[in-house]
Amino acid sequence: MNDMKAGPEEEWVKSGEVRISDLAAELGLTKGTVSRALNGYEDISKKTRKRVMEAATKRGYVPTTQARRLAMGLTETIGLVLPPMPSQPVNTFVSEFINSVSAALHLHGYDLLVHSANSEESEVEPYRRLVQSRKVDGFIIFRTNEKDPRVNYLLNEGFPFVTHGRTARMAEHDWFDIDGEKAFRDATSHLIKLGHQRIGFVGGGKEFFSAQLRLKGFRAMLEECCLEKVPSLEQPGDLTGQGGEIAAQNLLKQTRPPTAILCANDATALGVMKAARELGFNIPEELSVIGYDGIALGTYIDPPLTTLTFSIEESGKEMVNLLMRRLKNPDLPVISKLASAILKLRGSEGPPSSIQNKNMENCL
Amino acid sequence: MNDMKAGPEEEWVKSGEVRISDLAAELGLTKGTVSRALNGYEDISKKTRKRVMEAATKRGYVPTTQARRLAMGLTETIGLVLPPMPSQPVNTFVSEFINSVSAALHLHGYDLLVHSANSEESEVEPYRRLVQSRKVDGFIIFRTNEKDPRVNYLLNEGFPFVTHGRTARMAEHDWFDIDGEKAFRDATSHLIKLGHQRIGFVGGGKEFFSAQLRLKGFRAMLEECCLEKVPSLEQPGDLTGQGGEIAAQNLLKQTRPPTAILCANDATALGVMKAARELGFNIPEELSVIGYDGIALGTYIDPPLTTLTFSIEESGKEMVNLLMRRLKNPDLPVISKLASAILKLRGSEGPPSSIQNKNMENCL
DNA sequence: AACAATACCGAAACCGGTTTCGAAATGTTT
DNA sequence: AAACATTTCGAAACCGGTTTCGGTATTGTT
Repeated sequence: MNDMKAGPEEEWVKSGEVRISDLAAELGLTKGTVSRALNGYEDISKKTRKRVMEAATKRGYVPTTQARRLAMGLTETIGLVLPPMPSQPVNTFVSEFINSVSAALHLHGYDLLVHSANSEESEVEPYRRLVQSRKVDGFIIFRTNEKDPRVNYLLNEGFPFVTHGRTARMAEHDWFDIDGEKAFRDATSHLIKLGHQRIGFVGGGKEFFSAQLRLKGFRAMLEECCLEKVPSLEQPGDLTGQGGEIAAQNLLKQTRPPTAILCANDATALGVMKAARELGFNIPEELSVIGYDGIALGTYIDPPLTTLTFSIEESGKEMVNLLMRRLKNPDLPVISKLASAILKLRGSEGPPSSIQNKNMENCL
Repeated sequence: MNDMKAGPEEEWVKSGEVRISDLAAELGLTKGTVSRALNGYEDISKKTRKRVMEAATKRGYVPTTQARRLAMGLTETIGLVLPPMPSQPVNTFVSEFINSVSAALHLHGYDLLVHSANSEESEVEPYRRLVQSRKVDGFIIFRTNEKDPRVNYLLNEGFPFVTHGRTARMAEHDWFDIDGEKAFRDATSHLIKLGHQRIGFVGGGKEFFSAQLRLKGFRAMLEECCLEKVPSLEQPGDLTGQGGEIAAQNLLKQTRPPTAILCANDATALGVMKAARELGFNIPEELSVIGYDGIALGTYIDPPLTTLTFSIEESGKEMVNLLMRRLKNPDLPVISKLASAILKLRGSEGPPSSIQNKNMENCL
């Protein structure tokens, strides 16, 4: 029945029943002394310390977290508020991110409190509640907007946080981000080298700063390669599959459709591919598609989706590092970390069917 | 700069700075009285209660959660331990599930503590830590195994929890589950009605109870329709895309390959579809594929994946209800809730190319 | 007007720890 | 051996709330 490994010398005791006062009484000490002995204070003799620690492990004493945290005036908890789930959550980013953040926090003795955002109330409301009730010491924020009310609120409040993604006020807070500009320069360059000259772009909403940066990288590389910027080839999107479908229709129904489409994320790319199929475009022969995110799912579609990918685990770890630094010393100057994405070729891109590189020579 | 909506009559005060003792002093009361006034005790006059509540809102008093919880002897927190992430997380279930659980818990004033499992240590270790340090009042467990060490530990400990999925000891604990058996009976029936007679099945590991139940439903419907059970058409899997690929190869390279394959989940189905494409099988003309999970991604592949789907939001809500009931009264008899999945036809299944229903008439 | 009953609030213990301060015990120096 | 240092621990305050208990002040009854 009891398949627990109980200690060899002791009968099984239900855990969590022994308090520090019990230990103290048993040892003939005060709880203050026991506490200091367990926490490595220097004013405890080696003999008593040993006695205390042995008794603690023998009795299976584990301090009650709530009490310790109240006494120490900190929560050792970090908050993460899930943005309202889009109706089509195609992305596994969230769960992987939570996983990595949680693991990294654990190394520092911190817990992760995950809160869901009620779409009916203001975006900052959950943050306000968590701050006011003092449930967390800091926040991990992701999917930032350029003008981000959450960032505004927390900055105003002087409350510690780190963002995944830059904001308009990035000079005032710690952040971690992927260099999406460089990533899209790389991807664009890759397509151009394959011979593409009419390259479409499906972005995210204007509010998503990171999506804007990806567009910037796309434009920069076009210019660098002397390709003209065609406004109609830049379509807005919303980072969802549906948005990708609509944008792709707008692109592919043009008289001179692009031979390649760069997408602000993989969900968008999947929508683009779907619309392309329905319009009779073969991928990659007649249309190259590249996404961004590196979702594992891209491997299982036909053709597998070429994408820009980065390590979510590293993201989580770095963000936690930034946040821990901030908590230890709130007055340190803000710092940031930029990681790079890599282009993962999987098959949804290739040379255009009819290579017309008349313009190429003009430039070099 | 300050774009917060401050109260109309008061200047902005940094939140979380006023304690109950401050309020008490300001009102000329003791903190005990203030506490009782705010918590609706009957032995407080309407006048003072009103006075207290007005002062509280005016000063923006919010009780410090840690202190309240310590005094009341509960954590108002539920733990959710993420199983070690498979290398290919194709599923958005986790993030949606976390979202719905968190939202449901919030309605009861509970928080969600998400912990990640370190794959190097025992599966129960995170649970043990959370129990011993008294960080949570109960657990939400998902992806159960038939013999589940987490369940064994918590049952032995007498610690409250609810599982998503049944276990060998399901009579001893509250659980919520999807009726996978019925779901797969439905799906199998659907395929048979379309004319399929050789139907393959790719399962999950033997340790996943739910996957076993799906197999059971598949077999039951075969028998009900007088179709012979062909052992070679039942392939083991591991609920990943890769497992699906391997299983599909085993199925499709047989001399008489199945005309339809039922998969224990969508990830598996994606792997099956990939392998089928590579082996030259057209879907759905030459091979029907049905998955289970209803991931949004299934919409964006070609053809869209027919799947069995259920409401993750409802799952989370129901599980939280079960858990709250248990916390309020630990001695209540165990209860369970079985929800049903529905077959979502999207296009990856159809009648077999060569219908040979000679056996059908024998049975009816 | 005297008494009992009730309404209302203060005092204090408590939750389970941490941390400061000072005193006792021990050790060292002259 | 006296004076001074140092080691080691107890006592008590504290973190910020909740809850029990008992004592006035007030009201209701005769």
